[in-house]
Amino acid sequence: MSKTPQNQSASQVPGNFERPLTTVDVVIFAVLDDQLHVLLVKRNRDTGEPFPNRWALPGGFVDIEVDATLEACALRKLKEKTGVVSPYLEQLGSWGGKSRDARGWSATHAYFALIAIDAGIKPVSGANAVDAQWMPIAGSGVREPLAFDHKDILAAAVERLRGKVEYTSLPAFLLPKEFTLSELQRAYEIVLDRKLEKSAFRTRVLATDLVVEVPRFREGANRPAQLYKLRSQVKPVYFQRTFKPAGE
Amino acid sequence: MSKTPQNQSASQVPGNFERPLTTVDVVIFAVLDDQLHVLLVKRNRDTGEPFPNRWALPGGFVDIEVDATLEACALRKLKEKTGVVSPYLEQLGSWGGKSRDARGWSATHAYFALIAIDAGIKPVSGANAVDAQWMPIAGSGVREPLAFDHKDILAAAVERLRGKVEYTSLPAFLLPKEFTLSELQRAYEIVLDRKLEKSAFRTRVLATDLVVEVPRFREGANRPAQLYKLRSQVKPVYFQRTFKPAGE
DNA sequence: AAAATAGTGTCTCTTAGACACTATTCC
DNA sequence: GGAATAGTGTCTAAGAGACACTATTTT
Repeated sequence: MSKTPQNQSASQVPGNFERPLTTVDVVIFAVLDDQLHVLLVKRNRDTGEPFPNRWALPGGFVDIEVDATLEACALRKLKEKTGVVSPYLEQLGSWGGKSRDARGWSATHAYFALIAIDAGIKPVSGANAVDAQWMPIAGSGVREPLAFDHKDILAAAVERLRGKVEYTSLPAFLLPKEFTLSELQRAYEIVLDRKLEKSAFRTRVLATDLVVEVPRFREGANRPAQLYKLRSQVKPVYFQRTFKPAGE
Repeated sequence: MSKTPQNQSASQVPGNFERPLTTVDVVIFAVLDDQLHVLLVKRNRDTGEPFPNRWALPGGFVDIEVDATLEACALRKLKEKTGVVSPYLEQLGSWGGKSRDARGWSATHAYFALIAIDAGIKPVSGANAVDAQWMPIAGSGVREPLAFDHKDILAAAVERLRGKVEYTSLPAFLLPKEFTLSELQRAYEIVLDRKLEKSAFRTRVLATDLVVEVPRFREGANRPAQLYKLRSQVKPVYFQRTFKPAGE
């Protein structure tokens, strides 16, 4: 209490070793079979590490030799697992405390990513399936028990995603570069887990300049559908919110 | 690249010392003189630490002997500086990298807090003024240069606050327990830095059940005003958003 | 009565949702 | 023509903003 905030923990100055463990975990979402999925990895068994054989979010210790920043670390882990290099990536939050990891006081920096499953994605079937797998989201998590506090982290990610979908263009990042408005609507419906009204959806999407037409159509056993792409591949669009300015 | 995520950094397993420095910083907002302010502290000079004599956000190293969780650490720092024990406290995000602190790879967990300036607040005037001070927010920061990447953190906090004000009850946490609707509107206007229309504001606030009447009035040189309190002192209210469900 | 702020009522305009309608392709 | 999905038009209801109005206190 009498220490000043500037140096209240002498235990952490360089040369002393009582620093928390620092990890990064990534919640990677994708749509498969018309369902929202999250990528999980299976932890090793019999290596003396906590939670052997349990499913966990992909992640691990920050490597201070390799990772220039936390975000770079998250991108590295994402790329290692999926091959994706430019996903939608957003910081989710951090979880830290003395009891979340038996090895000591630890803090994890959690990110969440949205990717589209297409030709470029590293498959996780076959030989890989034993240690990495896409799991369907049920409610605010998955059926399997998870290591550490990853259940909380996943629930926070699902909640964040669902919340933001209400007023942003996030589901577009779950689709390939070009998509139809029906496909976009379907992505919204999958994330929100409820149906949306077609007319209102299209009006709103087109009104916000979220997408631009490309001169191509999706062909099928019916009327071809106009293809669109995101106006910006990087930044999500925020729909108009409330409390408009008032006159003086 | 060939290491697995589960143990890709052997440098961090207990017994080895290459762990990032871990800090917590708190962006504490309050309204003074009808203006939004943030609490800053002045860093020591001539102690060999980085950024001597610079203004910085209150914070510092996690003390793994004292702090059970990151949030507990943030609450401790807030209490030390202001005396406030039950503020509105929200995690803002984390900033980490190899070059933000000359002492080594470091990661900070940033929180933001909203408090009401009233009788219980530790004064920072007089003798304290040299090392802690309320600074007015101008634009998305303060006029003074800040230590580390605290300018970025503060800007993110201001942006988060302004963004959330559009659709939540956050400004209520900048007021004392009991307040009038005019005072609440003023708090919104201060944070948003623009005027709001009285009738629409009142309709909306009352429609959301954000506040409940208390059987008292604010007396003045005019018609007394009904006093209200928050329905919940802890959780903010989220106003209705868009994309309502559609029929099947 | 004047000043000052609290609080309400009414009108308009925008937008979302409901829902039915038209359009264009394949078979 | 029928099936299937794309895409549009119209009506209604709710809510925000503009703005003027009434209400209640002190001086």
